[in-house]
Amino acid sequence: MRQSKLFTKTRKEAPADETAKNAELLIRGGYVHKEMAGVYSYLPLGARVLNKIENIIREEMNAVGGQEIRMATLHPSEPWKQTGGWDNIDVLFKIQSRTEKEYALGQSEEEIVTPIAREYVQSYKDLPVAIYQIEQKYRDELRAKSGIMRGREFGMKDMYSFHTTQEDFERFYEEVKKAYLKIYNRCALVAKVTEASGGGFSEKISYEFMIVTDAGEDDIIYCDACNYCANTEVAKNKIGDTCPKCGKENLVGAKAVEAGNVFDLGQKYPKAFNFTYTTEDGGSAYPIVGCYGIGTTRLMGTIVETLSDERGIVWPESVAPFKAHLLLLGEDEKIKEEAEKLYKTLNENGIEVLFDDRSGISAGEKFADADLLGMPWRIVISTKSITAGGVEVKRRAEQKAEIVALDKIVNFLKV
RNA sequence: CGGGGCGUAGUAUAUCGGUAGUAUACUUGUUUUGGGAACAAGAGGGCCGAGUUCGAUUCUCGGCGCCCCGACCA
Repeated sequence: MRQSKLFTKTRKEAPADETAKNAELLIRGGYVHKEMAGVYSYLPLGARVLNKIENIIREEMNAVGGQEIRMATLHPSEPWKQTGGWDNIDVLFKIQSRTEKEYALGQSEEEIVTPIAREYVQSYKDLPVAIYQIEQKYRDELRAKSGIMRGREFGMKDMYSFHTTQEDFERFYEEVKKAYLKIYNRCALVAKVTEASGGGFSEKISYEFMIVTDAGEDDIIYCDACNYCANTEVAKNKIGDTCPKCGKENLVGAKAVEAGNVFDLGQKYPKAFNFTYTTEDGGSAYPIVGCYGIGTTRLMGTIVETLSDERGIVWPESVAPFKAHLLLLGEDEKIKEEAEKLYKTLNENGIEVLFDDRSGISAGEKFADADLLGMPWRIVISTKSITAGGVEVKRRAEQKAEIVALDKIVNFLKV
């Protein structure tokens, strides 16, 4: 992508109406555009990041056997009335058509997925099965806050699994927990698995995946020595206590963001929708249901919050809009030709590169943009670099740069 | 939803009961090019409604919107 053709531009000033770091940097970089409180549009660079995050999640969900679907987000009111959600879920957006017919906007989709599953799951032979989608969700939050971290419209992957036995559910539950940890790891984040309450959702305990950051709105308590971690909502111990799991060290507290959760829903929804299957001995039974969510946009915000520095965003390679940012400095025609050739070579070798080919822009501004936009690798081509023997290559996260010969750069970046 | 703050150009800000200024971004031209360049010219602005006033962007009331704290959070 040529920066001269890029739809968006960076800006020097942070917006006055945002204080969250993720919103400031993403807006300054032209990654997102704010529509209203808690609602953001994702622009070319932002959409690329989101697509990459979604693809990581997609790969891991497929790996545990999830099948991707796309459910409607505009919902009939009937299933919501059937489960009581229409009156009991206060974040449910309810809308009325001009003929006064009532609808709901999807905020989680048990009410939609259960009737669909009922249609296709008739026998124990059809189980277990897991289906998921990655779509926008809508929640009528009283107060949207923290930029893209807590909005009224946001991206979320939601998976639902159906099982014949509690044991089989628990087996799958564990697999998904592992897949989730892989997803965070691939996004350069470290998540702690915490016990939390199921909210109104489930009477059983649920697990949340917490990422420690001051931008988070949850308080957790965890052990430095083992993997014990709990939400203070349900924690039975306090900061400074001994760890109930390993008995060592002192428990510490931290702010964290909930980057995912898994719930044991039991048979609540199958019962509400009279969803039974035929068992091996010819009887009938309700399946056991699990649900598993990860906020994709929140994950993007968390990456910005945890990895950025004072100059801008620092994307991990796995989700960066481009792997490299190629900066052409100066107006020398020979250098320009070399830069064009290099841009072509990088593209031909499958290296995603944003090419700052803008003329009349000072070197300082290009450097500042590169720092703000945060591609993992910065490649500078200029009279100075060519004289030194090639291009100057620097990681966004590091200070030191090195000169790499033009014919070595592809291999250099590939490893 | 309770409390607090704030709405002026694309963005960020200033001043003022009487012509709304600056920076940046934008357009044109010349120069410039390794850490947010220089000069010149150009274009662009008071959230909405009511009230007070000779006159309101400014004061008052109402609405709408945005941010923060709290509460809430499938």
